[in-house]
Amino acid sequence: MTPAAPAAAGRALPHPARDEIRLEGVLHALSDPMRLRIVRELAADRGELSCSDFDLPVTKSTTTHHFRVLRESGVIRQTYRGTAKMNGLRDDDLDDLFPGLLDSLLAAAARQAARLGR
Amino acid sequence: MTPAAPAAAGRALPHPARDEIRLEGVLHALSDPMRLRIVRELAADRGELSCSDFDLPVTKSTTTHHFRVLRESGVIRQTYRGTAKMNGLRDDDLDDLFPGLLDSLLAAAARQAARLGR
DNA sequence: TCCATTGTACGAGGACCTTCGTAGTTTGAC
DNA sequence: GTCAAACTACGAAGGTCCTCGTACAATGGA
Repeated sequence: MTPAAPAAAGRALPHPARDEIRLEGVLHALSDPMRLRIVRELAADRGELSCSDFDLPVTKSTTTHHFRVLRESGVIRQTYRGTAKMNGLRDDDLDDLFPGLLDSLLAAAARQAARLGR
Repeated sequence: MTPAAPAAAGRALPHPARDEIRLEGVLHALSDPMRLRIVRELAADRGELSCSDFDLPVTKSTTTHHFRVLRESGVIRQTYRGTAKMNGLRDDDLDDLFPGLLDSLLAAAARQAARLGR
């Protein structure tokens, strides 16, 4: 009880509309090593992963923070499924706004990971 | 007189070697609107521009700061020519490290500039 | 109902970033 | 030698960012 406000199906999460996604915001989101790593795993696993599927060297609080930055910049989409929160790349929106950019970024990240020792 | 250290032809500026350029650093450098603008003009004018060729809405101090961030991240190359400091994209190094990335980024920036009112 | 799982909110610490003003350095021209 | 032009160095103010710890909320199952 005490739905307080929206309720409906589960909890709602604020996502920017496609038109509101800014290149600068996307670049800033991906300029952090932890977030770039998250996005790479998300692209590799090609589908939805829960936050706890990631084994990041930071606390849960920090993990939540990074996922929120990625969501608010328009890089990922988050939805609740039970107690879990599923994450997926917004590749459809990004490809529409900036064709080829996401692929170039992922390729660049993969190349750098291969060049350095993973 | 009193060359103190290197001297040689004019003043030397510290640039990262190609192998030292990091994707995260490049993305961070380009995530600032002022710097993205500088890089776009540099790519459009296809050649070397002096710092004073830009008409940025910030002071000279701030302009110097942004050019340094771009240089230290490996995005541009800076050389002195008389009292002027010439700036050029390091597209050769960037294309070698991350093939196609710079073009994708410039295309994305152009697309966003066209979508919004310039 | 009780509980374990999953993730959030809030605040704090410390680092970094953007911007500015002022004073100084280097260069080329007169 | 003197001077203007172009840029730098330094320090400061104000903001943002990343990280954490602790306490809390929502869900699904025993």
